[in-house]
Amino acid sequence: MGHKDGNQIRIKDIATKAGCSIGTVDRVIHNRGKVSEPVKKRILEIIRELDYKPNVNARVLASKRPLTLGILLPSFRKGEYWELPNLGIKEAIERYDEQGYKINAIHLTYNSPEMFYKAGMKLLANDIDGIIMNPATFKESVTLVRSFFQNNKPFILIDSDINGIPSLSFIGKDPVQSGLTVAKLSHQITKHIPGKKNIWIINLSKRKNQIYALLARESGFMKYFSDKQLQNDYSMITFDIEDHSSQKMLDEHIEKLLSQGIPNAIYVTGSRVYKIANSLKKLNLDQGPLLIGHDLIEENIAGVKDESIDFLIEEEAKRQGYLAVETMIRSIVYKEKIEKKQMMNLLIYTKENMPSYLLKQG
Amino acid sequence: MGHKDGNQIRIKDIATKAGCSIGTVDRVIHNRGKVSEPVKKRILEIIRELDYKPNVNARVLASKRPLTLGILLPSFRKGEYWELPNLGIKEAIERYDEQGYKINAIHLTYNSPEMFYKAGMKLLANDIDGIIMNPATFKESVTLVRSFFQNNKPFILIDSDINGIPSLSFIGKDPVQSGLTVAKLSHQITKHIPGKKNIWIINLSKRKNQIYALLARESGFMKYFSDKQLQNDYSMITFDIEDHSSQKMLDEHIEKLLSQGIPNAIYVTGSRVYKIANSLKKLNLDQGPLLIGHDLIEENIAGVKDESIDFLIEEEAKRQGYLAVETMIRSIVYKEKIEKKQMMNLLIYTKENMPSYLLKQG
DNA sequence: TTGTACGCGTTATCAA
DNA sequence: TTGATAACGCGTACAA
Repeated sequence: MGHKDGNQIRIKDIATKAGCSIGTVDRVIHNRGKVSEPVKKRILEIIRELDYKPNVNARVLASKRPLTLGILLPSFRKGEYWELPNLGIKEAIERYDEQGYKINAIHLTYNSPEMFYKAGMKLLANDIDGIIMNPATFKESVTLVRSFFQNNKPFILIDSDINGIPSLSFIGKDPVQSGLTVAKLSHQITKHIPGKKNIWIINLSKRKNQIYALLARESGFMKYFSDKQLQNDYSMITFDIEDHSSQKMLDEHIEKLLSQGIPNAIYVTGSRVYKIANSLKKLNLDQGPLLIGHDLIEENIAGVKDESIDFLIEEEAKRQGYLAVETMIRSIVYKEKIEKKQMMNLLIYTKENMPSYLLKQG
Repeated sequence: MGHKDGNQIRIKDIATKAGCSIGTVDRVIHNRGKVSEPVKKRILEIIRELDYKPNVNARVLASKRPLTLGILLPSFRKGEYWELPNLGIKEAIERYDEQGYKINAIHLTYNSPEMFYKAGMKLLANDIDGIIMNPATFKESVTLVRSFFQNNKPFILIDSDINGIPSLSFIGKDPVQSGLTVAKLSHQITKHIPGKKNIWIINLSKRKNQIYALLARESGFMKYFSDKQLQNDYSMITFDIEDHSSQKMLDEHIEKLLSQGIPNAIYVTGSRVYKIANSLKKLNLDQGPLLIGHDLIEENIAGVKDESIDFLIEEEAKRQGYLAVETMIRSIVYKEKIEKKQMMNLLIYTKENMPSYLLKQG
């Protein structure tokens, strides 16, 4: 007796057991105060004891208050990496919207640490339930996050983590593992080439040293070869190309590098392998060195399609965004306990296993 | 006016517009009859016109009728392939259960075409809303499905499709694409070996010719090499090993085959690469030929972990089961239109990109 | 500080 | 063949 069958514990059941009304129970669940300490304690105890799980359907149905999320991500143009997490966020919001959740999102973007910090503070000024963000730099992130914390705003870090920051959850990748995987492929594919093998690592980035993921991929890559003691069979050279804005200049740059000799494999650590593929095409070397890069952006997919890029690694960029929204809802609405780290899978794509809906786009 | 803001169209709005009560609207939505033709027509029209989308939360909250699913899959032991789709089904049911859906599942398994047919008919005898099944053989599937059709029971095919069968949806893989992908890896990794390369294709199956997926993978594999006109560089041999129940006998069998010469690569088309890996280990050949197989079953994962297996391909076996349940609910409860084919991604796993939660199990 | 009562959109029962 | 109405579990305004 007590509550009805189907062993659904309801607020009413808690109220009965606690000898109070559902109004009081509701107040402690949403801690809106106005409940005497002993009663509050007792109710919380009963909730734990009965393992009360709110009925999400009833909750969403009755609730009128919209959920407001702050989104703080790097700015991007169409076809660039950050379009993917954004797409995932959009899809999640649409999906939950269809489910009857009212979700507002305040999107802000940044392209410098200063903008990042300012935008973060601006989010705080709005009445926001939680924040989904990619941390720009260590220093700014730490100070910003301190404000979030003081204002009791939960935040999720996506794509890259900052150690020791008390986020609700980190949703992202392990770039060292990425590097290891690319190394495995590179090694397997080149190992039967006679003599000493040459591999290039190319970083196309204006500020490689500020982007942890690129460094970590590179070090994962190197780690593989040193762990396997392949130093005598392989020689690696790293090229940091800061200015890749003009394809023509890049072509010339690559051509000059190649005049010293053609490597057996090239690993591009950023998301812009397609630029290197283009340069190689112009030199009729697209069937030459093994070319491996990252991320399912449109131009890379096209490169895989025409086989100017051999392999692409991706860490479910879109799903990161989707999960971030879902995690926020799970935490705020469902009050679920959230895993501190949600690591994405590391997917290997080549022409043959590229999903057809991606190939057809091109 | 008319309906309230937030442009949520409610049954009430339809009723107002049609000049009838919500009871009548409800009857046409669930076509329980007892509505005069002209009224029904008018209501359906308004529903289309207003693009009415039922509020899922209210629906689940108010609904008392449980959803009963029939599950008809091959029998399996722990650690075998079919454990994975089953796991997905279980997870989906649990998850929807938490969401307040009441779901009953009647699980039946088969290990022969006759049992398959009988179990299918048995499902029909129960009061079932829909069926999730893997078709055993063409003949039995066709006759069984005819009964499903006549009794107006929707069914979903998972893992393998049967052409021309009017299923609600097919959820599964493209085995030809699998074969192509394995071929790509095999080719890339062996292409620099001097001279003519030897590749073995091993089918560990009692009835290979009845299992379309195995044949299709093999033909996809061959297709890659013939499309690229690599016949002069590669020679392939296929071995069908029907009896692999005893590892010891298999070891001897493999040893005998190897006495003729060691291949450069071995592709095992079923889900039991680990058995071949074990045989190779005993001959101290686990670092020998490239070994590629399918599916994330426990013993295969262990093989990848100790590098006796180089690559595993998998087609999201678990997700197939999950999606099947989800699709049933989308169709029956949400009345959504369902895609006729839902193709899984084709994932490539090697030691370096194996998710840590899988590696830790071993 | 506490309790009551209405509304959310749908299902389903019962009376007309 | 119809329409009115009580649930479903929760949020919340308002009365006590």
